[in-house]
Amino acid sequence: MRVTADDVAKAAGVSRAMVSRAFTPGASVAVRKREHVLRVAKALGYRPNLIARGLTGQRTGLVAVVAGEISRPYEAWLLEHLVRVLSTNGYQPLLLPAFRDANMTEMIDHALAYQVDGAIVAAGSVSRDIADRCQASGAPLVLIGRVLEKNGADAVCCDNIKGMWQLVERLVKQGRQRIAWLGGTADTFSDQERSQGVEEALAHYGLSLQAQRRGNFSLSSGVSEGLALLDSRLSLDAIICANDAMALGVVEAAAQRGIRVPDDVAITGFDDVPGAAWGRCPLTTVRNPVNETALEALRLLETRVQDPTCDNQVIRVGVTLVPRSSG
Amino acid sequence: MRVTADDVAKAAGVSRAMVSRAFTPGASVAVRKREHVLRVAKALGYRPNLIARGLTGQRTGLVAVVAGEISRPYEAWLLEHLVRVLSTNGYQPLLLPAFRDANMTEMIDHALAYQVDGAIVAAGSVSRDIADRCQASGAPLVLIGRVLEKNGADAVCCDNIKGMWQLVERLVKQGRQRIAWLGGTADTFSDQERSQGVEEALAHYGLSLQAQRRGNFSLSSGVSEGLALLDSRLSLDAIICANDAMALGVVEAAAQRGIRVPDDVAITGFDDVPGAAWGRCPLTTVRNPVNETALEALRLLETRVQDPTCDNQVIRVGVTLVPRSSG
DNA sequence: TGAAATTTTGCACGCGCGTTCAAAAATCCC
DNA sequence: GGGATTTTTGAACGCGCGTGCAAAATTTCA
Repeated sequence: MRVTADDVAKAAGVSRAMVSRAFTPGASVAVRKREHVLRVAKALGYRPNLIARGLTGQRTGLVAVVAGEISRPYEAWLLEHLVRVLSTNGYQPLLLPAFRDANMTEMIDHALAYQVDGAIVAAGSVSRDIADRCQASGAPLVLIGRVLEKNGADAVCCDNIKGMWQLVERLVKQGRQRIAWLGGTADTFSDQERSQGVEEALAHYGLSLQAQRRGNFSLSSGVSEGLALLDSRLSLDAIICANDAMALGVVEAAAQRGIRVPDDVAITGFDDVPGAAWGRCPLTTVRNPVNETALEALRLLETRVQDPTCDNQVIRVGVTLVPRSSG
Repeated sequence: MRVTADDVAKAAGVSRAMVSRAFTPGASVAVRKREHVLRVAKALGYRPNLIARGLTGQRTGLVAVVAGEISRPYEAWLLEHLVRVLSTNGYQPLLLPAFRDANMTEMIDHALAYQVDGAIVAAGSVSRDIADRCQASGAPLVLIGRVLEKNGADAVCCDNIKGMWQLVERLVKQGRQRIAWLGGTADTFSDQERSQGVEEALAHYGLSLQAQRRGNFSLSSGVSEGLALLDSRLSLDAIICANDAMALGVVEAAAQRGIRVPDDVAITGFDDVPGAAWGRCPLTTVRNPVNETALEALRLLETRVQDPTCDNQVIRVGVTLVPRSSG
């Protein structure tokens, strides 16, 4: 049924080793013979069995990708870039969904059992355990959007703090002073750094937050928390949100209350996901360079494959302010 | 470095075959001995190498998943369910992104070389070629959201036509008569069936489309095409869109023109993606049951693995009208 | 207690491939 | 043209695992 290198060898009248060599770029094979073998192989529909190849060799070409809730815009956007970068560089992404109630330990072990060349983890939580397991099994690990305490793993992460400084600077220069913060899920690195950035920047301008609330990075939580903020009697003139989805929710909340954006209140997001520019009020936000992030993640992975003992690196990719009409 | 079954055997004082049996559920092994082996294995951090296992056995546990543009809400939503279903059933999804300019032929061949147990294709286009390649290599194939002409592959697809009938029925009963159609990318199966459903249903009520335009399933195309429809002097009272994203775009367009929804014009979507219920105007739409779709896709795959020669099946999953405030 | 029936175990093989090593073929130089 | 050197080739091995088969160990029954 399945055509193996032996079949090709027989059909081409050479030894099996010959076939293997014909498919190995650097191997020393007579040009004529290689062509002949490749022709026969193609005619028979032969392709080297990557599973068998992975058994002997050091590489399988498989990379585990741990993604958060894919149906969220940012995760999907990042995943798209990650998968594309891996794919076009000859890797095959093994997708592990980090959904709620998922047994991540079991899942990562399962992936590791496939002898993945490495793992890229883009899910906010449960990273510590995963890091340990990867390290124990010797699989290179790269974290995205999160750096581990005491430098426990390679990571690439955007400059959350700088991004928030830029946002705050813009708002302050617009004369806004009564600013509120809408944070995301509490145990995430993004929430921590972004909120820290906001507070630092405000302090620098002699200001402080008028209110703080917390959503879960979803649009719907943006709506409900946004309503709560707007309904309070704080006469806010700006709401800084931890991500775009919540900012869009707050825009919606403002519309429901007849509050003008950005005249009455400015609303800002973070990430600049596709879709932040659309909708009723194009979002002023900070661009999170996911493509560069994906590229750097792969680079870190390959660096560590080459030298598993090198020091952990943390790459900070740059962000840019994207001023639009919401603030 | 890596701990193999031999290491465990040595440490446990048994033969390697013993170790293998201890990890094989159905095998006949003394209970005491199995426990002993498993204990030693755990202590050593041993897990069977799934690559090696896949080499001999008929199954690898790998399933290729071809997804369209992941950053679009519907694709992401479907992918999330697919991956979750596969994952929780012991399969490992190999994600192939069908981005523009991707060499799908090369990518699918590459995945096939990993001896995947099957492929699930959820990307609108380029399915014919993929189907041929899968069949040639004997890998079961399941299409989602598309059925091939002359029944060329197993497929699961929602009942587009019925969904559109329900939508049209609702609009007509509201007294709407000047109805326009905003279609999606031309060569997609969804666009064809949905547009067919609208026309059939309208004809049944003695009506016909007042206008037709075509976007590309994206929100931005919904905005631009929506503006075009609304700016025409057709005094439309309903716009039926081929998916939710475009419908949201049309809602936005209506807002820009100060046209009230649904009082002046009704706007409907399709899929009921998360997010269709949020935003300025919760969408009247048709629920596309992605979870059931994912489940059925896996079922078809497993059915075909068991009997590769059985007739191709096309599962039509049911849809339900979701009336909200947009129409 | 001894032989027969029944587990339980270990040996050996093969999955499809890359790769080492020595033999064979081709090339070279004088 | 013959011997030395280089290139090309093919047989054999191992990667880590599952499994068929026969030997060994255990249990059963009289």
